Amino acid sequence: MPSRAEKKARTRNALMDAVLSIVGYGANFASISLREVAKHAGVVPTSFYRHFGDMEELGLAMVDELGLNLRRLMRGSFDSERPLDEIIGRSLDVYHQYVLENANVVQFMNQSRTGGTQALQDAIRNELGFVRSRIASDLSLVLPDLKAADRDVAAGLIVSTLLEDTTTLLAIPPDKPALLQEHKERTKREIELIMAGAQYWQHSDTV
Amino acid sequence: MPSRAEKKARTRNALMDAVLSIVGYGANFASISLREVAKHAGVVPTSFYRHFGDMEELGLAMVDELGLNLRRLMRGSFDSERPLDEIIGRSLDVYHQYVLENANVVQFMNQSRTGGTQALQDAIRNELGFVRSRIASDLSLVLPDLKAADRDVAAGLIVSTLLEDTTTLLAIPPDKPALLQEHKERTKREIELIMAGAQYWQHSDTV
DNA sequence: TGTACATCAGTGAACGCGCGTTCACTGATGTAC
DNA sequence: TGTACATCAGTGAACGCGCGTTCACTGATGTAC
Repeated sequence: MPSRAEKKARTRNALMDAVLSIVGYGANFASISLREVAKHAGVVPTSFYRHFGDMEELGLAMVDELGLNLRRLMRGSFDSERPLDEIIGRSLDVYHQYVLENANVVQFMNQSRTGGTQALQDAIRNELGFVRSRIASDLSLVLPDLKAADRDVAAGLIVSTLLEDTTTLLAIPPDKPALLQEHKERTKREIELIMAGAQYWQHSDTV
Repeated sequence: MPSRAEKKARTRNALMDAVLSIVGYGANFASISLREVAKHAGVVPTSFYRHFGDMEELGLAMVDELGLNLRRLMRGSFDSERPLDEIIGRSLDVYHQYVLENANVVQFMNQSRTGGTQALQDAIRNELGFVRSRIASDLSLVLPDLKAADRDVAAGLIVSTLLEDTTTLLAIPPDKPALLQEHKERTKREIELIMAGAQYWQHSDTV
């Protein structure tokens, strides 16, 4: 039989999963009630307080989990010997797969990034800052002669583009694979345009 | 004395302004109540129904107004004879001024774009699609040899970048002009990178 | 190993409150003659 | 121009409901001896 600590952790996870499934039904985290979450988690509303002081604390815990996800996602490095085109394609495939498999948590992040409380927005901004700097450092492998500040600008653009495209991606009905394919190609073209600009800068700087 | 229709229009505007000021206090449109809006507008809750069937209808009306704003903003054309650098700088100045002067409506759009009901998200997406195609057609003046599909990709990137930067811009405390200046320069650099990529494509296509 | 006590995740009743929506109404504005 | 009637934006009372939060509690798990 599970220990008390294990059971507590399970309820905690059930509360977070409840938020995700409610978000999956189209709700906005900002307007989900504590009672609704407790009910979905199969627990009485008062139990909620054994885990979180309020909904915002739950949201922040979810951002922490998301951060772990993102770090895991970016742990593997790509083979910088391959052609750039292939590196982009593979990286986007990994990202798209992650988004589709974790649609609800991505949706939560995307909502709260602009519509959460200040603390929630700051926490998400912080995680995305990590992603950006990780991408910037990856860029040094493929564009070694680009100035660090310019790499950072390019990395910021890549993150912005992925975030915007994620919104579009989540809006595509699952039964329209053609739209999905079209969307993926468009995203790839966008990243290629950014990389083309960065390469152009690299050359004009080194000349 | 004002006519009945004028008075009605005034109340309608008061309701929309009420939403904007509540959003200005940091609230999310998705969690603002009908009663709260009526109270802020100085009207009894039942009066609300003389103007809108529910909060979503109010939100859609606000998106319509926003659309008019955006069209007005883009009405003036730029002088395509000036250097590209200057065109970008001027356009960004106009945009930044608009965002700062209409912070609340921009905040509303930014929240609802990812966190509103489906109808609200669709309406906003539609307005932004208009902006993108307008930018794409403007791009044909400065990059006449770029393929139409590529112009569209570049325009999409510009819109994404502006939207992301708007989120950041709205998060800058008004008493930190140095951060604001830094942000503006970063945005300019981002747009320049996109344009550099587009120019690069244009050349390699025409070669 | 067995017993006595402590911990604490989850329970269930209760509270006051703001919510969206209904209804019949009032009285100023608008219209017909 | 004056009168009689219609329209309709805004009112105020009322409703049932779900909300966040409090409180004293229960009983399984954990700990000390």
